Amino acid sequence: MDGQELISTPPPAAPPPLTAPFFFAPSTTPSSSLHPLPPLESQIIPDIDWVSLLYGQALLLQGHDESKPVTETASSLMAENGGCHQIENGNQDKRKGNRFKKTTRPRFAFQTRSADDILDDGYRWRKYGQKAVKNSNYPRSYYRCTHHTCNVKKQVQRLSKDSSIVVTTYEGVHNHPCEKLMETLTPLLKQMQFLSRF
DNA sequence: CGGGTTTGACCAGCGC
DNA sequence: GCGCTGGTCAAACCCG
Repeated sequence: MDGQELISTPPPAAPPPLTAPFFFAPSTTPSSSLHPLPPLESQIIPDIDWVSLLYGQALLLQGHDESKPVTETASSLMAENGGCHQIENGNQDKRKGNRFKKTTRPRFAFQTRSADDILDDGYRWRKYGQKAVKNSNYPRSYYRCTHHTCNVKKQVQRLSKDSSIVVTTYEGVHNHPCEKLMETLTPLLKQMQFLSRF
């Protein structure tokens, strides 16, 4: 996410927020500021759900209103920039037959201020379409996650009101880890945990 | 050559 | 029923 400023609503296609997202291993001695941590290797929990974790963090950092569904933000964002019906229900991508069949897939939208249309969220995306949308000077781009078993999609569009703002709408939840995120975070976490011992 | 992008065509939903 | 619109497909193309 280089040079991209998150200016509203939660980040991508992620599961519901955790109640207590936490970057560090909790102390076994609460009264002490120095955490007696086990060896580093055992602290890097291999099967941790980083996406959920980060998602929860983001919600906390942004003071997300728990009473409002994130999809509410998504619909308002899309509505003000060309419209997007059926924000709660995703579309089934079948060319014929049950295309547009209503299914319940979570959708999240957020804005970033960036010169780049593509928000580097750590996942790999393949563009499968681009359309000019009504009431917008900028086209909407359609992307699909390239992971075989993952059918998460996202739409990217610039705000016609403010061309520096990119609205990204995620549809669905990734069913695989974010490799790039893990690559980036693992050394960072090791370093942080190392420093927290002093 | 494989993977990603572009782009015109197609199709379904919706409003009138 | 018809036209408009958004979402997707898929062939052609591009690039490393």
